Amino acid sequence: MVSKMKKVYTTRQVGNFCGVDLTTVINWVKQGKINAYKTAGGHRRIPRQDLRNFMEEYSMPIPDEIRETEGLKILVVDDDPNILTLISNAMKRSPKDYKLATAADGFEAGSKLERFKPNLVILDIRLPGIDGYSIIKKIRKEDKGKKILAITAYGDNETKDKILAAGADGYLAKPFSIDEFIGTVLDMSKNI
Amino acid sequence: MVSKMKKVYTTRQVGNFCGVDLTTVINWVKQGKINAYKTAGGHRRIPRQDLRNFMEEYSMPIPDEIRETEGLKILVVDDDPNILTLISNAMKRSPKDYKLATAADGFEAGSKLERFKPNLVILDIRLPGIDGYSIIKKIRKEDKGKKILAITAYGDNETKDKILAAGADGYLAKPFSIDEFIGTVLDMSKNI
DNA sequence: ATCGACTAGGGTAATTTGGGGG
DNA sequence: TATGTCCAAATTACCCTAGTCG
Repeated sequence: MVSKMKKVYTTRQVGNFCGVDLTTVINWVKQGKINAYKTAGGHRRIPRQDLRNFMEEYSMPIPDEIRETEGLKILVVDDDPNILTLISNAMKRSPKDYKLATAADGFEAGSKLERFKPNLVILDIRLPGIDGYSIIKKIRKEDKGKKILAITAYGDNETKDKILAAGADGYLAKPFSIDEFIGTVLDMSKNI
Repeated sequence: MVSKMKKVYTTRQVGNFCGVDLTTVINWVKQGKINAYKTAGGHRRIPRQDLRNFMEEYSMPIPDEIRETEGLKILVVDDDPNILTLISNAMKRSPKDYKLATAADGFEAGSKLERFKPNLVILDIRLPGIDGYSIIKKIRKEDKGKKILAITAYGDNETKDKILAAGADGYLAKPFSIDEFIGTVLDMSKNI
């Protein structure tokens, strides 16, 4: 079933969402703060994803209409089958409806990120042959709305700082309990 | 072969792509801003290439569906900048029209494979942290139409066999000449 | 019979510019 | 003062509707 939801918005609609006048939205566009394109007649159009990125960046409350309402979609990037089963078992106990996909290496991670379009990415920061930090940065650069939860075997402060600096929304240090995990996931996905 | 047919769009479809009403699209056509032809019954049809030109001219975001070209699209997966420049220089001497994208690690490879949708993938079989054979297998499993050219530093028979067994359409052992490279690429892309 | 593109027109809304108040 | 935002006015791009036709 194809959603009939509107994909692009006019300046006035964006103004209403943000609580400002439409001319102010035009200024934001001119200053490059929010991405937009123009119709052949010169009217501005703001794609929903760009609006979302903008509102996310400026910490505005995001109305349901703007948010993709396809529900929680989790992509787990890890090559440890124990972690994968642990997570899928844990999520069965979660009260939220969700969809789950997994990726065992960098190639799959990049591929499924595009195909599955998750809104929560859980990734092991130290996968063999993968630079987890750079993946976080790349995801964050593309999409400010995606939540990123990093899993690390090392709970030291330096690692934590690097994770957050790269753009992750949170982290879990191994080993962690199922309750901890569910709590963190629910917390991160509460706006999804 | 799953090659896409040349496609044309109706005014409503173009309107959806551009975020405007179909009557506005009709106005654009009347003003000559976008090229279209009419059916015998007077209905407007906009060929994909014309739509593309129009959207490019007005800096509109172009959806994948319209961006897809029928020409040669090459994705080079390698982290060695020398190889990358060598390949892009070599392709400049190629008689064929083509588009080129590069990926330096597994994550980018997976991501660009989905976004760029190449019909020829050239990949270094021994990238650090990447199992080239498994990538070949995954590409082949998803899409039997894509051509895969493996590049290897080891020209021994065992390596060659493994490459072909994984599903690649050919290989080149380093070092290779530009002429060799062009010849191989042209041979592989002759049906594209 | 249904679906979708067409025309024509009046109504709505986005544009630019300039100016005022916080 | 400098800045970001709002407001007003004129212009025009765009939307919507009804009825026709493919």
